[in-house]
Amino acid sequence: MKEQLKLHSVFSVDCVIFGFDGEEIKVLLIERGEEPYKNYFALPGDLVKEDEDLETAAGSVLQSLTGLKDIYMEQYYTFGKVNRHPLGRIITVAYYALVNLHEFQPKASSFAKGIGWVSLANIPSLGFDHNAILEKAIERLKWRVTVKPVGFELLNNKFTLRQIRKLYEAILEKNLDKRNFRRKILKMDFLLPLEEKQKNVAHKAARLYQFDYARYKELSAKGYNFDF
Amino acid sequence: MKEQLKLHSVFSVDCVIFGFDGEEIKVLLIERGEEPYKNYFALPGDLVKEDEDLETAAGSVLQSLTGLKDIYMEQYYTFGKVNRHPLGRIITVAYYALVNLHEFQPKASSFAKGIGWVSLANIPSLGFDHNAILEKAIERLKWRVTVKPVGFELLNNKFTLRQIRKLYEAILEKNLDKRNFRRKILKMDFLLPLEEKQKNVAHKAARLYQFDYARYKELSAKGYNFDF
DNA sequence: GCAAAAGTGTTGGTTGTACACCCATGA
DNA sequence: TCATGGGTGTACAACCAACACTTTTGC
Repeated sequence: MKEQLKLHSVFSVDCVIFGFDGEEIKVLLIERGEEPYKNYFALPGDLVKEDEDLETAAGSVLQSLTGLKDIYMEQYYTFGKVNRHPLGRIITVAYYALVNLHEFQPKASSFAKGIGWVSLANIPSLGFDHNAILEKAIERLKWRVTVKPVGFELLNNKFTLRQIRKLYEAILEKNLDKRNFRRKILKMDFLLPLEEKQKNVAHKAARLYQFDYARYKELSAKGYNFDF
Repeated sequence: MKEQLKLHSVFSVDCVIFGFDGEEIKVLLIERGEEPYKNYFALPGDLVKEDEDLETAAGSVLQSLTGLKDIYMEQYYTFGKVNRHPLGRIITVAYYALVNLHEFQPKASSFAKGIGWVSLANIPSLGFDHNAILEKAIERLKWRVTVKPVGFELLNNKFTLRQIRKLYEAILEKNLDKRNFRRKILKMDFLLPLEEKQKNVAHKAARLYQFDYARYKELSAKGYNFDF
């Protein structure tokens, strides 16, 4: 067994990376290849270097696993119980990120022997206090989508109204009325309707939309409400 | 001049302590007695000891200045820019607290040569990145009161409807219609009307109310909305 | 032709907002 | 008697929630 490494007063970042497969919200978990919590699933994370900002550290974790840059990320809480980490006093600053899971193939990095998407319904017992960290991320995401239309980060660039409704239903864990949802989200006026339609679907093809960032910026400058 | 002390990878807590004097929201600031930022105003804070939880550390800071225990506190963000602290890499976990400023006399502690309540309209340039830390606390408090009736922590045990309306007006920075406010907050059904009335006021004495914690707990178990 | 999802309006209830006057009290 | 805030109700507008049928497409 490896010699116990005793660390002092250091800090790490952990990342909850959310993706959406069209039906469910999933989280990117790694399977740990080393002690402590060897063979456990855990959230990806890393120690923060002396000369590295927290956001940068969180961004690197994300990039090493997904290859993605410039992703929506939000710091949401810091976990610092004295004994949360078996190797010493390590507080961890937690971020969550929203990514389009069809855009890349996750790659395990150094400390992980495996990596994969796990749906929120099937989260196992994770290493460290990561179950609590994940719980809080979910809670925060639920609130966030009612305040800011961040969900689009989880979808393709072009999407149907059904896809975004399914996404909101997955995040908020409740069903939303089709007609009311359409009316409401279109009234918000930041969806750009395209001429393009779905192809090769076994039903009437739905119109595609794009998120209009410029328009959104204008609108949100003077406040907005995104409840569903 | 004092020898520069170089610290490595440590963390601190900073506390934004809000009080309400009946008209304005105020913050408890200390005047620093030592370098760095000697003679600047700053938020009270302290390094976190190896064997101390973050909440405990924040609680001690609060207690050393106010003598109060069991106060409403909420962790809201962690600030970790590489160069935010001139003595080394110190990330700081920020908490805000809500206290009744008539309940105690603030006392300066070791690192402070002065202490006092400063209204939000008159915040000077603070040491470190404390202006940003304070800004974010205000933002968070504004949101918090629309989600949970925490404002009562800032008032006396018994209060009038006017007092609580003034408080909400101060936090949200907008005027609230007297009749609508009354109707709405009474409908929420967690205010206990007392027989007691104000005394020695040069106008019709207002009825006093108490916050009914037990009732609130019942109600919030099944969700609630506190917009104004 | 069938299964699957797209697209489309109306109604009733609830909630929000704006607004003005008389009352009690102490100075 | 005056100044200050306490206490009260209504009408209109906006928003929310519930609900069903026809259309298009691929198989």
